Amino acid sequence: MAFQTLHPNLMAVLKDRGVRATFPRKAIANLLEQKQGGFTIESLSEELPSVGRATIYRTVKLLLEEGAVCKLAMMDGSHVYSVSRAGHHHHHYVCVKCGAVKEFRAAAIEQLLWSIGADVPGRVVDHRIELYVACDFCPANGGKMGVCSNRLRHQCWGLPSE
Amino acid sequence: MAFQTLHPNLMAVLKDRGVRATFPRKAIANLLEQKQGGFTIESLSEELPSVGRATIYRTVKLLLEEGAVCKLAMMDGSHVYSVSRAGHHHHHYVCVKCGAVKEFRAAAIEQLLWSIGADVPGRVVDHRIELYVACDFCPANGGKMGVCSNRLRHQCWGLPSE
DNA sequence: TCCTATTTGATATGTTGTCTCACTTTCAAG
DNA sequence: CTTGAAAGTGAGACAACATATCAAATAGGA
Repeated sequence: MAFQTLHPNLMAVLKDRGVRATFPRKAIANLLEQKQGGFTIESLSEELPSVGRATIYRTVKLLLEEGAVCKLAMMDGSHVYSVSRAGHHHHHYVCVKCGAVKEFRAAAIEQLLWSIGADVPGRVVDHRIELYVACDFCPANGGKMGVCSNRLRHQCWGLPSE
Repeated sequence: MAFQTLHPNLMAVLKDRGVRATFPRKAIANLLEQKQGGFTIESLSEELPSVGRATIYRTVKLLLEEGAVCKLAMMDGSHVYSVSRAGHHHHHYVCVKCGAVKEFRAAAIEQLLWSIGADVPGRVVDHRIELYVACDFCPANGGKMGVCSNRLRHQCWGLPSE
């Protein structure tokens, strides 16, 4: 159900959009292509100190608009980004401890949402599904979900009231 | 599938939590009990100019912690709140034009998420599902989805790329 | 190489939410 | 009803995150 295969060429995505291949953009694209888990603007900025924050925001926004990266809302309202490795519609599960992100797809969910949408008084324009997980060994051993970067915001929640 | 029945007594919720029944809290609780759609901190602040912003944030946070209100992430990253009228687990659909919110529940979705969670390398601690809708007549006539308050952030998105 | 539109980074500004703290209010003991 | 300690409030400082501005630097075609 989960997949993490396709290795995108992010600079190509940017070029296709018609923007110039500048050094900062190449650096960001290269770095993101290596990333296995999620990342934040902050983590990018620390890994690329020579690139200005504004440029990082701008470039990530471009990639977001092109669908090459995804922006996830964490439970505390902060955001984690992830390079989109699936070419098609998908959702994410994200570790609330380390921010590691993986994609999943479940056609059954889409169908269900579609049928729910039919009952809604209006037109469904989008939806969001996120699973928040705690990969138990994450802080101790670097995580079971791919790269568990300590640069990502570390924050643990209590168990759900459910 | 959608429901909007139960009228909560928010002041009782706060009292049960052991906090004092102050004037600002009563004002906020009363106002929220009338609300049919969603609301923002900003809209509350405009409707209760005599109550300080900090108090509004604090009180909404209390109600959030008690599960009496829900906090939804909009597509642009802003937040809309809604009084929880269902006593049990539910999700929301929210109008991206006017911020009106309604609750829905679909046991089938929960079951699906549960089975997906079994495949996830870690423990699922929470999930989020949101449907973004555009109630077509919303800006023109006050909405089909309950109260369409102009005080709420007005922002329209293009159609999804999908 | 040269020229110009694009891009950049520093910084100002905006947005959203929390923190601080002197003052006010609640509420229960007396 | 008074009174006093604890809880709560509001103004504004502060913090985190994100965008806007603009002079200087760069890309890339002529």
